[in-house]
Amino acid sequence: MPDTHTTDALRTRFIEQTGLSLQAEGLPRIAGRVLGMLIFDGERVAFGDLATQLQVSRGSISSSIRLLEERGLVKRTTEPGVRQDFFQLADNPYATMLAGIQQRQRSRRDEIAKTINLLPEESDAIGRLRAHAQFYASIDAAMGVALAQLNASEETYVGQQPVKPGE
Amino acid sequence: MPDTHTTDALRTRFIEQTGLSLQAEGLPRIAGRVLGMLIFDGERVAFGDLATQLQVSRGSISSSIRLLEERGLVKRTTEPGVRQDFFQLADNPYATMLAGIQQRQRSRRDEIAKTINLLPEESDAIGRLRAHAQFYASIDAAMGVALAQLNASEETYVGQQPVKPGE
DNA sequence: AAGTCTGTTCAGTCCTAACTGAACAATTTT
DNA sequence: AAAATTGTTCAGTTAGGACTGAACAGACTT
Repeated sequence: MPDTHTTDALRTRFIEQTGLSLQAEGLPRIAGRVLGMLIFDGERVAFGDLATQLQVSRGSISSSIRLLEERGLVKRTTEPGVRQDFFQLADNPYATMLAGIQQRQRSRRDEIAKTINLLPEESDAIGRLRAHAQFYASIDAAMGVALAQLNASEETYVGQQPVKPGE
Repeated sequence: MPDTHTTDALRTRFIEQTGLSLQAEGLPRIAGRVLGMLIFDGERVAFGDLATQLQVSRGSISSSIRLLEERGLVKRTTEPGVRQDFFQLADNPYATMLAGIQQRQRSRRDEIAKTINLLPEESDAIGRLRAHAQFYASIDAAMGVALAQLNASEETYVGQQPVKPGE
């Protein structure tokens, strides 16, 4: 097997790709890598392991985790008698992400709508701003569709569920 | 009228908001402001006016315009006997934007699918990566819906539907 | 031809968010 | 009690993209 196709190499690449991809969504790269690691590994991961395996400072892990928890993508668990915190994907992180995107588009649309309402009626910018708002409204609606679609396949694909064979 | 509600103040605010909003989409802020100005003003705008009104260097305008042209959001026009270039919104910039978003999600999904195919069949990461890919696939599909919706409203209303803030 | 006005390029600067790591409080271990 | 280990905080550094502005080539004006 070529050493770029070992599970470990694929895992590393996936984590790195996730970091870049989530960076484009406005999260720090390390937060994306944390998420990637949690997705790939599945089982809960210790705070210390995140820092050592991703080779970043504990401070970075702490702040990344905080962001991911705030967004509802990751949950923290503890265990009596064990000092480290553990982390794993939240229950349905993808629905949460979609809802977040939807919310941002909606806010932007409302912002534009507010501008439209304050403009003098005869302003010829109004038509163009309406088209602009319509753009965000259509993304908003589309996210609703995506959410529905995602929920439909939720029984098979929830964040933390064990994987069913076959499929 | 409060001076934050003059057309000019609203225009400036809109341009600035558009800059921030597009920045979140991965464009430089100035490119977003250029787009905002083109949306608001409607008629074509001269290269020099972009630089002076937005108070940025010609170099910045040049590179921002290049980005916006590459994305198919803006088109350049010239006029015989006039040395300056003029710019205006491309024909259906919003559909183009949606298609761009869709394309990015699709690429990411394909990337994940490739990883899945290279993993050993018994890897228990596969289920989770499938769920992850499904997330991007659902956005892809949703963008298709949004595109259809946008095209439909374009023919019927030509950007004339009323927009209200909130729900 | 000389001068003016274009838009583009690119080396350098600036900005700012990401990241580090030391200090810290809290808890557990020895 | 002392030492070790945990996660958080925050002042300082780093990295990298955004932006500037001088230099430039091309086209027009005089």
